[in-house]
Amino acid sequence: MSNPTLSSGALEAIINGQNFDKPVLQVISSKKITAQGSSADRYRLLLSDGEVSYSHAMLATQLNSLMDGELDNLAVIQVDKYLCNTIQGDRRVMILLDLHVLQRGSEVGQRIGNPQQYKAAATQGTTAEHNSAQCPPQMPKQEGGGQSFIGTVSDKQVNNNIKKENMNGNSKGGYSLKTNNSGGTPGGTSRVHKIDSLTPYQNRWKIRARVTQKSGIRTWSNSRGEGKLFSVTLTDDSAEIRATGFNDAVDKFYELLEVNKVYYFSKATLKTANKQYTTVQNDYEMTFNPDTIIEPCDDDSSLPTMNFNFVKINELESKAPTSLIDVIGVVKNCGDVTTIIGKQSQKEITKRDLQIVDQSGMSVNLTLWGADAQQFDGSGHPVIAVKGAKVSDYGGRSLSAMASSQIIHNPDLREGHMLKGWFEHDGHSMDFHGYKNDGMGGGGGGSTNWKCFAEIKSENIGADKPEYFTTKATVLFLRKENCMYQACPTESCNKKVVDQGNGMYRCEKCAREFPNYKWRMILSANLGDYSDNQWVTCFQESAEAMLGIKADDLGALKDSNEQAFDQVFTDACFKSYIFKFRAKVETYNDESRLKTVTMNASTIDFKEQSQRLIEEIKKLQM
DNA sequence: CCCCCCCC
Repeated sequence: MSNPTLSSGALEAIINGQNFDKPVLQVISSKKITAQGSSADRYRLLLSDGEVSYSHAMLATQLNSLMDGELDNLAVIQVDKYLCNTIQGDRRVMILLDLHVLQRGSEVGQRIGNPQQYKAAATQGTTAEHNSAQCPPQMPKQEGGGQSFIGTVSDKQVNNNIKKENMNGNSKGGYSLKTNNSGGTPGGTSRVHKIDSLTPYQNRWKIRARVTQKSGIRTWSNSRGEGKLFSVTLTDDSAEIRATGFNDAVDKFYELLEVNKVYYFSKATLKTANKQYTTVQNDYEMTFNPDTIIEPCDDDSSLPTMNFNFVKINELESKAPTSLIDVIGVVKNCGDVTTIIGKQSQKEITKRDLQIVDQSGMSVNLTLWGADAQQFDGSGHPVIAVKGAKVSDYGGRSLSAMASSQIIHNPDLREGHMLKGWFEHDGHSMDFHGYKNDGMGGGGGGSTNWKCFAEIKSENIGADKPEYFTTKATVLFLRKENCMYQACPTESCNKKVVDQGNGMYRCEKCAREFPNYKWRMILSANLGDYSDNQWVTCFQESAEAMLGIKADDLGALKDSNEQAFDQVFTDACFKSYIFKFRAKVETYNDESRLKTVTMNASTIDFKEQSQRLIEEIKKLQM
């Protein structure tokens, strides 16, 4: 009986990224790979097309049963579906997704032809280099700039790329690949949807997207359970979306998904995104579920890379504390790595403070933590871009890089090149205004948003985003009814407790009963400045400052000495403070009103205020 | 289903 004819030339074509429909190949040998931390075995095959042999071929796990006997050494197979994935920059791995055996090795009995080992050098100059970990991310092309700054992916990103081991023996986790379409083209030919078309109300879709951000694996444990998760940001030319994998999905997809690589995604769950936790611009986010299919795809350089929405340093004042933002700046000062002791954990924490500046003429402190702090190289005033930095009101405004933040050193972005050029020409010799007390000598103040009550009422302020403003105002009236409540004694929990009537107090949030509680305040106050009056809400710290008494002490008076309790409120009236407010239009039952919350009430430094007023008067004279 | 990044 004659042997089947092999598809000579097929392997070279496939390795070079070309499509070869249903190649007929011979399996010269196979090797079982010990998969650490993975339930599934993986098989690596030495394939031949009669001309060349190629050892970087893997059998998709769902075909493992073929190895029970049908797919023996020297078998001739027809590969009905495959794809070719690039690892380590230039190495191409062929993954056999679907195949059938044309003739068993025991019948073939010999090598067909005289295949020579495929020379890896022949892959140079192909599309393979798109995915190199050494390459900068494919940022939008620089326009018209003559200077060439090499963009460098942050260490975090590089680590994500090089975590993928080469395939010499113990590829961990492996690719979890499934076939879901009938096309013979790698990745399928069925219609690809755009990310901006995805909604939770749609069940059949498939996107092609670049992984532009990837978190580490994190574990959690709370009253609702425990587990592990990771998240990625997926980007195509229409939009970006965040996707999260929990527990099994971590095992299945974490290793597969590499930063800057392109994949097909389908059959994941879509839900409404909580924008509080991300700067990814999408109303929805994706959760990987047991049906989710992720297939590597040849890079498509038309897909954009990371999407930033940079906030200028002088605009940070308008951003709410704890919100996440994207920022880019020149590292003017790079602090040393220091350690502190965490309040809760009592563990040593590594940090590094950077002072970053931009063309706005302002500087802000940016704190890096842990490995980000240790690895950061601040020499030569690099540009740093951070996607998803947390805004803090410490020192006026400051920034903190989160574990989920993506930190990019000298990003190959237009904004980055412009900043670098600006700093070398002008910025290096400029004096920068810091947010107050930014601790790095940036100069003082100048960034306070002074506004009076009449202005915030008239200017349509807080309609779409909160307005932070400062005014000098006087306490006109305090509503003492229901101004305080019994709260959960847990340090980080301020939830109201329910008196069980037996000496115990139950916190629903913590799902626990406590023998004690702490007093928390929500004080409604009517304040007046020179222009108008305004009802505002004062929480714990500002209420304590205005009343001149700690909430727990006031709570004790409430139960023991009503007259003294009332006197606290009487005494607190007609005192003036410098108030910081957050004002936002909120709508209840079709009725909109400007909700104003006191962020801070501080005693007046009359010398400072007088100087400020003198400056204001001078401005009027000009 | 997470949503935590600490300190001054």
